Amino acid sequence: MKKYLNILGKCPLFFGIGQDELLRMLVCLGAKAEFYDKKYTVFAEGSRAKYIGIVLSGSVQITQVDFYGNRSILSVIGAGQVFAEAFACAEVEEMPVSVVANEPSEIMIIECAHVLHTCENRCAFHRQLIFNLMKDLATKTITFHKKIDITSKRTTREKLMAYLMHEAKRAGGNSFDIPFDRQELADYLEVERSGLSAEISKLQKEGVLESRKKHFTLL
Amino acid sequence: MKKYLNILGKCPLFFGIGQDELLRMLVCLGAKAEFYDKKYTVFAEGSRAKYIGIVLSGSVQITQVDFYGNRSILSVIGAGQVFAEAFACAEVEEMPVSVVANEPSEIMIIECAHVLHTCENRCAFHRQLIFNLMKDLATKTITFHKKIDITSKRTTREKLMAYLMHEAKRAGGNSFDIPFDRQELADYLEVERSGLSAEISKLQKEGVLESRKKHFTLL
DNA sequence: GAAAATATGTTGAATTTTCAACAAAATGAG
DNA sequence: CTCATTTTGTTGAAAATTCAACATATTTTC
Repeated sequence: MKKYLNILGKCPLFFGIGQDELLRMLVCLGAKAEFYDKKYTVFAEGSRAKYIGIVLSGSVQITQVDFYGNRSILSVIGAGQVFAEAFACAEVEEMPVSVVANEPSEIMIIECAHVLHTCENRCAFHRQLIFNLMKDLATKTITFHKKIDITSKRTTREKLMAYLMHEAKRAGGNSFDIPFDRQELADYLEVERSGLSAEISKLQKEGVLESRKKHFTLL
Repeated sequence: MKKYLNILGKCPLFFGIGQDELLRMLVCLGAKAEFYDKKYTVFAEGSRAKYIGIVLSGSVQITQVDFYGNRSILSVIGAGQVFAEAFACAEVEEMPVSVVANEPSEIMIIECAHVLHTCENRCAFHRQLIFNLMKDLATKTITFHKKIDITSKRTTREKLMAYLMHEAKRAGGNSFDIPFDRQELADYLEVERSGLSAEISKLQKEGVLESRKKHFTLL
């Protein structure tokens, strides 16, 4: 587990917990690390929601597929971030979403019950862990506010621009990479891929932005 | 505060806490109750996010208004439910949404810091309170999954039907009331009011549903 | 490096939504 | 009860999206 200490130190779940303490804690929590190739499913829709996931390297997508086969991407979780914690904490029976590796990724899996209920060894920092989990859950809610802010726009152009503004703000500049290819961006914005491509072309001709694959620059 | 004990007993935030203990706790938390008339603002977008709200009677809407004045309704919070907890727990500077009374409502307001940090009197059930708050936050995240599941549909008809299915499931039957008038339902589904009215008419003519104001029956 | 597979861009037709304007119905005030 | 206000339903035109089909890049595989 030692090789993961660096990335875990950046994980909001372990904020304020020292490396030595963290190592002991991981044992106590029964943490396991697993490797997933691109497009492999980490948690499947419908499976029991008992585990919290942490991305050690790479990234995963949280996706939903409706009755007609339309995919909707709810969010992308990058290295150091936590996923599936809401379902585990809310104690829902089945996962309402799937978690799929976005690229070759290492994933740490922890049984949620181990986090919520203090173990017999009474880890000193358990209280901190629970506090961190709470802040993480609150932050997740706000992530969804962002997505709703974007997808509540009525046109493809408005959705795209709202999304790019958010990304620019996050990147701290007008030039940045997005974690989506065109189809995925369409599935995140809840629009048609072809219409999205057309809109990107139009915005480039208008001189509003430049885009080459996953790299965008707002002008 | 005694008159609120009944409804507070149903609030997920106070699950597992007895009435006597709850009364003491409310003092300790500095809880205040306030009355709001319909359409009055409980928390305004842009204000400091320090407080957790609990609906004692009536209901409130969580709304967002974009640059062009389009309102989007994120959720409706009914009696016994908690709101604004995510922003307070995530320690965001400004509220990204407004909270508006949906009808004449009594609201309890608690400073979030009082919940997160154990008070000097060391309330015995503080641990339970924090645990409850965590589960509440997790449940909120899932509420947003539901909304995204609905609004990710591409047509007004599909959005409406997805919404009504959810409501029927919640009501445990095919006949139920919704907490929205037509304009509000449109703002929740992220569609045009006129288009929504037309779609409801069409579905009635097709014999798929019956609707009179806020009451719907799926056939 | 060539072939195959995947991703992206382009287009026109069909569908759907939005917008604006107005009619009808329901609600509220006095 | 009546008038004023608000809500809901209806409609047609304009705008936008979806869909399907194909052209063009780009990436992957052998």
